[in-house]
Amino acid sequence: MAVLEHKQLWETVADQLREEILDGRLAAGTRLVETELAARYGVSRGPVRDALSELSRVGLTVDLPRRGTFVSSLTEHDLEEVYVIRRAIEEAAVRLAIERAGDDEIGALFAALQAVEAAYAGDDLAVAWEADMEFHRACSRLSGNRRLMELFDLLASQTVLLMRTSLQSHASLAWTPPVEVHRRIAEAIAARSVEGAVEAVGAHYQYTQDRLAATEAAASPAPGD
Amino acid sequence: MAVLEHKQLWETVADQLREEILDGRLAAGTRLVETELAARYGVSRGPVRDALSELSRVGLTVDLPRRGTFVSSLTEHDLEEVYVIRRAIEEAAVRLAIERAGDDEIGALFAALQAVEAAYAGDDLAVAWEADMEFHRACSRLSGNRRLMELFDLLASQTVLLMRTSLQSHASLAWTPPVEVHRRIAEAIAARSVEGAVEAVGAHYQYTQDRLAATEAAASPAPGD
DNA sequence: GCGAGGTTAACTGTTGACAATCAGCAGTGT
DNA sequence: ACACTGCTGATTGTCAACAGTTAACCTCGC
Repeated sequence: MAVLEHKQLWETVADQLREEILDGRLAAGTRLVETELAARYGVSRGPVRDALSELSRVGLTVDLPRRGTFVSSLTEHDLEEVYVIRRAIEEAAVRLAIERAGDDEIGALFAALQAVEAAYAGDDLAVAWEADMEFHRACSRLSGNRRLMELFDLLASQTVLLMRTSLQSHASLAWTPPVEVHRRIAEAIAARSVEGAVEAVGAHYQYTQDRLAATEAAASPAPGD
Repeated sequence: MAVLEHKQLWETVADQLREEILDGRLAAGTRLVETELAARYGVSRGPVRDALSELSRVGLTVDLPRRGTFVSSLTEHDLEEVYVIRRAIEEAAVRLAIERAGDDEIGALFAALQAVEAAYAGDDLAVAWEADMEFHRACSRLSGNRRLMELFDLLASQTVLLMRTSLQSHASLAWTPPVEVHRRIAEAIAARSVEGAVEAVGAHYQYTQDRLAATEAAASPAPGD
């Protein structure tokens, strides 16, 4: 059982803020004033500063020295940057997974896969994306590389932020749920096929990127409303 | 011309500490006490905490909550983790470089390459590694992906730390300077050969990893002195 | 002599106050 | 009317002090 460890104040504050940002309650571009937050959460400015620093580290906020910190407003260009890196490290992750993960660990991956398929069958996109992320997180976990996992989490949080905001701006993106691409990844890993797995990851990102580019393109010529 | 911007105190402190850590003046495992550092640098504990937080972010120190922060003592296993990620993102970097970098930018890469070759011809390994890093930094810069560059810098600092400490423990690693592997990378990019460049990067990391594994193996059976 | 429990010193987490800086606005001159 | 200068309120960067926790030491009982 996990040793109960005192959460530091800034962690609680960071958790709260992260949730509000990803929920969309704190819109992109919103200025986060330290004294306000301190008052709201009933702590002093110190822990708030630490929390904001953490959020900036993972890319959910940006910190302009002596001017304040603001909720990140990520663009299509940012998404492109994130996806290039995610693809690179996830290909590396599946390579490692195949050579070192046990069958039991791979079983966990399939559990995550089923959750994804179930979630996309439902109608709550936010939930589906959460499951989607969890699948990829499981992939990176199979690598056994802690730095890789932490890096993926960092990039994942930015991805989620961008998804949520794009969900808000143009409410429905017409698409076929990306379940097939995920299944291909899991099965290639289970089959211990390095080539197949790397290609499957590539296909996944190609698919996702194309899809997002299409929705962006469909939305951006008509930015009104 | 660059707008002159006030460096914050914690940046100065972080710079100083980073230098001392990489110089080896602060050995791995050393405890960094906030009050001591505050007194030494003539600032309060606030900026010192921020500086330590930054160093932990890039992996030069580790932060144990309520116990203090210590200079990282990186192991062979850490190196393995770092190199897996570096290889993955550097392969992605050269792919991007080939498709978007102009000939002038690639010229800068060759300038860095010449610096590497000159440095390895000299006898100061620390200087040579610095040039080596700068070459890879130039590579990542060619990608035009800011996140990728920052990520590389983060991993680079850990690499340098490990190199320096390994230099201290077993003073000389017998090797042939890795100039050829770097040249292959630069030339493949200049020739706009994606396949060649990716393979060259792979060869570089294979070479470096083998070399380090060999020196570690040679040192670890006889850990005394 | 050796281990368990209590005690103390040192250090980190947190707080509230002070000083420096920035963005916006009014006022002035052209 | 417009641009520029000097204020003003708000906000961040920094500081010094308090409180809680950790780790080491020291004593006591076996």
